[in-house]
Amino acid sequence: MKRPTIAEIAARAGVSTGAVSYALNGRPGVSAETRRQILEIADEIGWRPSVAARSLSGSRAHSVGLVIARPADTLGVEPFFMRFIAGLEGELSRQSIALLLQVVDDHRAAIEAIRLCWAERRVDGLVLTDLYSDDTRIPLIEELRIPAVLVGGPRSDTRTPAVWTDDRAAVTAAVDYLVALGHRRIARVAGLPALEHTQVRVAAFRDAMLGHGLAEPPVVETDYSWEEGAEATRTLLSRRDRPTAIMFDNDVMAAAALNVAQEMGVAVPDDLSVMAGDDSQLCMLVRPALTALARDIQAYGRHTARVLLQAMEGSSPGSEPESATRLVVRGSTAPPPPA
Amino acid sequence: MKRPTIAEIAARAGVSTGAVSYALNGRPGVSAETRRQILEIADEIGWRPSVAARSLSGSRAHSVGLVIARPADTLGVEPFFMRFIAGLEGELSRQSIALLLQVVDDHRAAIEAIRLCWAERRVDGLVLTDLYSDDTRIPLIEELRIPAVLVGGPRSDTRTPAVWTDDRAAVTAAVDYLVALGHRRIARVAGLPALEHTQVRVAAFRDAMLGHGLAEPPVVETDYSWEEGAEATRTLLSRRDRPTAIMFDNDVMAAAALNVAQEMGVAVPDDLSVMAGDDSQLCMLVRPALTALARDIQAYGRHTARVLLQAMEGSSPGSEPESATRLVVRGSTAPPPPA
DNA sequence: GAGCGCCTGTGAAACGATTAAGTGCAAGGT
DNA sequence: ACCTTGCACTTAATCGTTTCACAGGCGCTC
Repeated sequence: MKRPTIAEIAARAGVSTGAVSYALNGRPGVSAETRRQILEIADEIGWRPSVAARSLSGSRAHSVGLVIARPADTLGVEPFFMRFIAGLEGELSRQSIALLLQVVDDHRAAIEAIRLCWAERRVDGLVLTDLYSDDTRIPLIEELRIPAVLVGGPRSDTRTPAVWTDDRAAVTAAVDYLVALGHRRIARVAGLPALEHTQVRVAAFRDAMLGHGLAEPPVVETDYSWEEGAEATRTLLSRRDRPTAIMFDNDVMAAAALNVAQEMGVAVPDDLSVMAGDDSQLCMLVRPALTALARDIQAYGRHTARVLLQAMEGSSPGSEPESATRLVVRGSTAPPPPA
Repeated sequence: MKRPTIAEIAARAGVSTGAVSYALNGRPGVSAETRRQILEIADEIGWRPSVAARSLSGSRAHSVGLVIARPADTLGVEPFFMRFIAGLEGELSRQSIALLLQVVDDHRAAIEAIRLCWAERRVDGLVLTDLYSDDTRIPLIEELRIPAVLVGGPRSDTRTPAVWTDDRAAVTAAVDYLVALGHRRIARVAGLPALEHTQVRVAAFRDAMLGHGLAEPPVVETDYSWEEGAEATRTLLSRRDRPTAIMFDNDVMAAAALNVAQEMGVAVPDDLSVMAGDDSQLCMLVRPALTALARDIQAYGRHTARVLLQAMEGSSPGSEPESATRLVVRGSTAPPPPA
């Protein structure tokens, strides 16, 4: 019942533990015949290296950390994380690297969690998500020289590698589509203004609108919640120059908007087009089904893992954007009503 | 820039590493004055124990594993896991225990993942979810003597501790409510039949219906997906003795049912009452909002962590149910139409 | 056949913490 | 004066693996 060690293999094979180590790690220093025999014994007694011993010796923890800083009740809503984690983990497990997950309440706790798991040498690298425009985690990981990947970059203020989706292109394409349908008054309900990607998207939205020769469009900032999404929609639909289309920064707020429109007697999509900034089953379950910006989140996670692994090996991988976001058109968008 | 070790503390304090270890772990063997000084130095240079060294010496990994076996695309849908994990992790981190997350495709891969992370001594215990009625993971963890907690138990076939919500009571209460409203023909759209809790809920449903002197009710089994939920609803609404109420095993299928009802010209809640088996924001975002069985999933996760920690300490904690599920009544349920 | 290099393998020191066993010293009892 | 007891610490083994330095032995060359 006791765990087998290389010492046991060595004893059985009649060689030293050093030889066993070389054989098991595929390094030179043992003959083919001895190697074969050692591998056979290892397999027979079901030997697996102890990560603890290996970490201690090789000073690598064989795991990476993901610290999620969000109030727990908003976490369940986001289909993003579970899919992202699935992709991440799938890629990591092929290298026998474990994923250490931490869920904390706020930014300060996240900083603490990073400090701690690094000091304890629990992780070899970190995945950083939900980047703020002036994010104190970045100087921290640079100071401690923690290999990391920024999800949502790229940023000019660091050499840490990043992965990101091309939000600018996605938002621009979405605006182009709505304008092509005939919309002229388009509003945006954005997410947390402190997040880097919110700013990118808002800027892209403004630029696209102005690029079409349209006026400075209304933008409302929210915390991504259902409640604030509904509130923002009410505000926008109460304006004298009521928009004929609204783009939301996620799917939950877009779904909330459908209810507000109904409550205010605004028909979707006849009087108002609604576009969701994330795609999930929710978009298909509400009526009308929501037109949305969809991306392959699992692939995004896999890509993130690959970049992090490279960073951990010391190379500084180039930061390239993930494959483009697609516009999935469903029932919530249509040409605007005739003026 | 190098990581501080107890040897460094020992050198600075002018004592041996053994003394430092005693001082830092609050054990007797050092004077109050020396202890104070050692703690001060440790704090000053930012010392943290290396988990690797500690694990190797103490033969404890200081982390627990959660292996989720689900096709990745269905994962994002479930708000359950992220909330559960948030609760779990919150409780574990208080004891400086990390959560190792693994996402695999199927049961076989889960077995492999468990074997591996245990053989590598990566974890001290495991959380097992999505229990099947004849689950091969249970004999496995018993054979390997892995401390574990079963989420969804209790079971007669093992002494492994379990946490669970009282599904029987919840389903019974829900049926009682619908019957009190006047419903006589109630159907159930269940989840994966192989899962233990599906069977418990279906049995409770049958018993409750028969207990009210009603006929054997229709039950349709599904895979929890939106598509199969819609399909099941279509089948049920096409029966000659069309039910006046349907209980779904999750929220996604209930939401899908709203669309099917609309498509078939069945009014909710006037002609049909719909009840969701899980509560999430989805229930509030669809129209009519869904009446649902709600539970505090984060608390469930916290409780799970506490039971697992006890099991890891060698005590065999009693298996008690989590606090009761609440029936949250919204707009999708009403008295049945007059016969 | 001496010297050289290569191949296969050994021995032992690391890695950083925990911990059982041992040591020295002072106080206290007889 | 001698023994006991307890405290405050040290010493060294231990956990399992990696890896460096080194040792034989063998074949090859000059």
